[in-house]
Amino acid sequence: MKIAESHKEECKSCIYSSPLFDGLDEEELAFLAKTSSQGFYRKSEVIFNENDEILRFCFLKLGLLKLSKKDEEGKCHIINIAKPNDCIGLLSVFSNTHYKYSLTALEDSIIYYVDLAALKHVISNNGKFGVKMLARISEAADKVITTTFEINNKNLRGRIAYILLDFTENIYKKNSFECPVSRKEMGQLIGMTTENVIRILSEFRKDGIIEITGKTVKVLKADFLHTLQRLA
Amino acid sequence: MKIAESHKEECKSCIYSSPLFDGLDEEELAFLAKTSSQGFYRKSEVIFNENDEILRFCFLKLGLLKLSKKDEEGKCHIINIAKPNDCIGLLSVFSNTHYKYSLTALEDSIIYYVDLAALKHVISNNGKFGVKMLARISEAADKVITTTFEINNKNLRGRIAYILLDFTENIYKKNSFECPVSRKEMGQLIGMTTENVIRILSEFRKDGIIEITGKTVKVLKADFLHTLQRLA
DNA sequence: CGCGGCTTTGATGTTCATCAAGTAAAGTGG
DNA sequence: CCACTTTACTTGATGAACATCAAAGCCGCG
Repeated sequence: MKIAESHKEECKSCIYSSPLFDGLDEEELAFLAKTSSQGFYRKSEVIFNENDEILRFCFLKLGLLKLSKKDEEGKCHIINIAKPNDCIGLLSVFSNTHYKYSLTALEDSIIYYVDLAALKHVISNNGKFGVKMLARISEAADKVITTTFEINNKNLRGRIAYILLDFTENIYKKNSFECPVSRKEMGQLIGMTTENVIRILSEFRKDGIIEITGKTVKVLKADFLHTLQRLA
Repeated sequence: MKIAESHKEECKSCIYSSPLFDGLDEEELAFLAKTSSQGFYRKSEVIFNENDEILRFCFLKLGLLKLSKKDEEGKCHIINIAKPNDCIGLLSVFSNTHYKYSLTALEDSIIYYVDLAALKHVISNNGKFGVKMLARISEAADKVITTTFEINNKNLRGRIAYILLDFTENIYKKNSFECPVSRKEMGQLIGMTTENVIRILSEFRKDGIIEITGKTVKVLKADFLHTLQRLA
């Protein structure tokens, strides 16, 4: 795992350098660092499962994650995708003893763990930092609520357009990317069947809107996707 | 407005008595009380609108509210219903300068306002209180995410069953209640057309599962609704 | 080499939105 | 207070969008 190895040395100082911990003094950082650790996960490895006990607060340094949840019938739904510095790991951390969601790596990823009790202790003694955390958690929640809302109001073509644009514009910031999710996962993410994901991707390919080569997806007509997304 | 009048005198002390402000000392409470105010809203009055500037933090003392949002086509969707002590007003308050949702009274309601800057100031100086606020916001966000998730995974009959059970079991805690939402609003809340809300309510009525008399809804066979809700 | 999961395409069926049309209720202005 | 207008409610008929089912090729993995 190349990525992980190359980061191993600098990792001791990661807590010190992360923007998440801006505003903490030396002593506070050292206190958190004492209880912190890191994990390296390969694509498709599970970081935590729904109903696991919450002992640590985790955040993503490098990679890509999916936050998912099973419905009553056991069918999996992807709630959101998290990229580095998204504070998706914050959801339900402060209000529950057990996770309500599962977290899985979509790409090789590096996760930082901080003991939750230690974090709470630091916040207790540093209210300004608490206000920042409030902003972070608020942002993470808004992101989940907003994307769910937007996806729900679109038809199938609009949903595929939305997710393709999300990958090119927000996640990878280039019009060609290695698709981190299978067709099945894409369906779980935007609430449609695998079959229809495939059908519509093929349609887009035939219409020259995208190009697919193995796992690589290239968006040729972003404007078109924007239009589709809007009126769907 | 009877309810409001009867509460007017005791309201000065409301900040002191609300569980939301547990753990604050006299001085802090007095500081917040200085910038706080209250509002009385009749059914269907707007508390704030999407895109309004966020200047105050608000919470519901008495009544019932709906949190809603317009989609690209201007169609309204209800994100959640808030009852007293739900901290729905917390969403996006700490991460945005403008509201992402609208808040409207479903019943005559009493709202407390606290100046947001003052609240942040108190949190800055009292981290323990900050941790409590983190729990509250986390809970509010989880509630929205969870209910949206659950509603999305049901068919129309299951959705109606879900919302009827939510009213009887969580909101009013009795099997007969004055329905606070119109058929149209019910549709906006659970993502279906007004026509289908009516059709399925009629069906439930004909099947003897519920009884409808004007605005009053009475659940006769809760077990049946539970079953419907599950396998839908 | 063979098994299971992922992918693809086509045919079929169901669920639900839309359209239409009419009644009841509630708010508005003279 | 009554005519008028608008908004809410209700039922039925139609069609479109989407899920489900089926079947076959593909790829990676033990």
